[in-house]
Amino acid sequence: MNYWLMKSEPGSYSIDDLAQEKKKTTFWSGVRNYQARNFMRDDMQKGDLVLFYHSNACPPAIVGVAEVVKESYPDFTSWDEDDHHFDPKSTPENPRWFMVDIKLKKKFPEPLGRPELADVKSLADMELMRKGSRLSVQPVKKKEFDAILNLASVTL
DNA sequence: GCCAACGTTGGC
DNA sequence: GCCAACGTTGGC
Repeated sequence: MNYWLMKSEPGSYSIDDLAQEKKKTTFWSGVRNYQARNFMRDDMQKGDLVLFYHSNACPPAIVGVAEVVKESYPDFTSWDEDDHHFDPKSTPENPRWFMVDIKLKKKFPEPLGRPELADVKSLADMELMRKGSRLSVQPVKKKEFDAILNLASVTL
């Protein structure tokens, strides 16, 4: 079992949007970064747990936990000319971008704001907290994941 | 709105 | 293969 963090701007897709999906499940389309793609395509497994992070929010915050319910498959929005994330180099025959399905597991009672997280010693090495970190899909260590659940007063 | 950090592109 | 220019991310 692996742990991850995925970012989304709440203005474009928030945890409440996920909560309102049929079966609280969505496909994580639109990732156009190779490192993030590789994590999804090569390493994410069904049952893995994902921290849901609101970037560009006030404050930015971890807001809940989701679960990988379908392993990677081609991101079909990449060959849709009308899609914002259209990539002419990606085709159904030779897909360049991949996605997974995630299902909401738990929305935190209160968001864990970034300023609060910055004070937590056990999270000091977390990729998320690194200055300039832009990875939108990133691995999380188990001890970091556990610490965050504790901070959120949540059990799964 | 500002700007630092980053990833990608393309000329050479 | 190098690296400058550029566009984007994302905290503040």
